[in-house]
Amino acid sequence: MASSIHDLARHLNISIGTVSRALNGRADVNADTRQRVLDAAAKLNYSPNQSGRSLRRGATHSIAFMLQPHPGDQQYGEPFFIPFLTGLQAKLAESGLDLIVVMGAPGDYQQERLRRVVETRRADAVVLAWTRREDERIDYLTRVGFPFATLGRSRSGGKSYPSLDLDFEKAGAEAVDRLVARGHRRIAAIRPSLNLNFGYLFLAGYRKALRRHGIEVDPGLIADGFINEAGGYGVTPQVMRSKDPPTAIIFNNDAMALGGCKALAEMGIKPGHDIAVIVIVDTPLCRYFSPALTGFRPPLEPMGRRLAEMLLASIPAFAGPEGARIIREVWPLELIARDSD
Amino acid sequence: MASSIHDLARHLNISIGTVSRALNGRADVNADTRQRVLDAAAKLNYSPNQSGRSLRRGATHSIAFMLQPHPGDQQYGEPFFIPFLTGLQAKLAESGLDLIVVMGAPGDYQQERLRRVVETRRADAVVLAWTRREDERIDYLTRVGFPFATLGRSRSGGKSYPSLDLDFEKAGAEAVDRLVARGHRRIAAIRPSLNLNFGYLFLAGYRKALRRHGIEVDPGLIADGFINEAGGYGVTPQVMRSKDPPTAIIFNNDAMALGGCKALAEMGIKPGHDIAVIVIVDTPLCRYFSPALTGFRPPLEPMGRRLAEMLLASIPAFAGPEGARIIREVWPLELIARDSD
DNA sequence: CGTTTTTCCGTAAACGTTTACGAGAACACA
DNA sequence: TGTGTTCTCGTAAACGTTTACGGAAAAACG
Repeated sequence: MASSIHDLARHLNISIGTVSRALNGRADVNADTRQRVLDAAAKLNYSPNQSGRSLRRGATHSIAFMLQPHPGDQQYGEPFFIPFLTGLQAKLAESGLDLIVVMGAPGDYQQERLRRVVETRRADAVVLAWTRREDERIDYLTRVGFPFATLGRSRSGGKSYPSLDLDFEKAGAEAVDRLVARGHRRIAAIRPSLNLNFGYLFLAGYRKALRRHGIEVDPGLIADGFINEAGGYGVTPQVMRSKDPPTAIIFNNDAMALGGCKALAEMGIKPGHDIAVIVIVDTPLCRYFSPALTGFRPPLEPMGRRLAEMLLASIPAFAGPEGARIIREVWPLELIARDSD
Repeated sequence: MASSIHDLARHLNISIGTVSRALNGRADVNADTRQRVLDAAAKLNYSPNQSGRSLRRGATHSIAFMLQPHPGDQQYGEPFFIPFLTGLQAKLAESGLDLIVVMGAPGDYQQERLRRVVETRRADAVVLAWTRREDERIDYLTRVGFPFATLGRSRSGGKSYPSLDLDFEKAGAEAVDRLVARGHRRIAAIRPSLNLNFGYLFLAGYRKALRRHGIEVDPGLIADGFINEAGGYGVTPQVMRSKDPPTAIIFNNDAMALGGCKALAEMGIKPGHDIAVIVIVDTPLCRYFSPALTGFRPPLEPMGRRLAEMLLASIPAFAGPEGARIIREVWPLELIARDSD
């Protein structure tokens, strides 16, 4: 059924060594025989057995991305990742690498699955997302010396790995600036629980900007919830029930904003009219919601491509002649003004 | 760095054969030595090299799911799949199988990536989604005899593979019934372009129900668009500009409904008030939208688990003593009545 | 005690690659 | 003609497993 290198060799009456060399484009093979091998490979529909190749090479030539459903009800998570993965996969494919996405079980935060990928040597490197402020996955990977890169920063692991992040701190501050310029003084911030780093960064920017404007930070206007619709829905009434309610809310996430707007609607409060709403991470949902939500758009597909480059550059085996180097980048978020603030 | 079976053997002063047999739980190994091997494995942090194992066994013990971004602008696609994959992965893990998700490039409809997975023997079977009415992927897989299962039906490939689908036809009819019972006669249907089978099935149910109620099917009330927000946004005005506009719209998809509602809002038409809206595939988006959209909820996580079972049952190597059998199921969709109709 | 059976383990081949090594042939050069 | 170089290819080992086979030791049985 599946043709191997032996089949080719037998078919052409040459040795398997020569076939392999021809296929791999090595110099010490006659141009004529190489062509015959290539032709035969096409004819017999040969393609190399990954297991055999990986075993011999000691490398799988594939990169794993850990996709993690979050705990909470109804996990419809992360449309966010699709364009990122598209970019990642496109760039990896250019270097002949495969991208595989590994699903974790909800809740265990990937530790078990990550160990499995690393220990069974299923991939040569891994890409992590949803970085936390202190991230045990990063600790683990640095400890065992497994190559990886992260979408998002963390305090764990020092500067030993490539990372690409968005400037949530600046976005948080910019959102506050914008709202203050429009006359708001009571501004709420709603972010995901779990100590996801982007929630932390966002809040840092929010706080800093408020102080800069001479506005006291009111803990009653800051709330955490699950990073989904239910979370936003559940937590928004909390801040609205403050004795001096906010006139504006910044949501960290589109799903939380959707849930929050639902809660507001049920309280008879109209976003964009009775209250200003800004979303930090914009998605098509924000654009097509009514009112269209002002937000900061992440260039996800380019980010995927870039992180692939950065990861490859950090691995000696894949880095070009200039040698391995660790690159860390923080990209700006661009505000898309719409109708909700 | 990575310890192999040879390391264990050397460490314990026994042969690698015995180590392997002990690890794999074979009968012909002394209980005492087995325990010693297990202890040593834990101590040396041994875990088997996947490539070596796959090469020898001729099986990878992993299942691939093809995740495909659709063509169109901004691909944020498919929160839909996360809970499905969660269920799939959970069930596969129970049998010691790994789930890997393979990303395709947008546009090529997976053919290239699929071939790659199959030919390099990266997985023992594959799970397909977004089945089309005539599906070249299914033709290909049946032709080469590679095991697979599909989420969704297709006319391709006969009954040679397990499939699990939702009863979109019945849902389409039920939506029409419900709207007619509420006095509607002009009912539009908006579904994805591409010949995705669920769009076809939905429309079949819609047509049948209309006829049953003695309502003529008006082609001007049926429209296709990209299966995302932009698609719904673009196509909804078309049906509304009909000389006898609809009083109700059934959307095939939540993202299309979101875009459609945006278009309606811009025309000054309020869903749930001026026009009835029903969504066939419900997601949290529908629940938290204002007005909350009536829709049919798919039990995604159980579907993932079930399809895993069905796939395993169809593969001789994995099927139990009762032998391989092909199971095909169509599950009902449950209507969740909300405020939009 | 002799024979048979059982228990346990070592040996070695095999899975499909890649690659270091060496050798034969052709060629160049003196 | 002798020596050295270049081209091209075959041989065989290696990657980490699993497993068929056989054999030694122990146990069972008469």
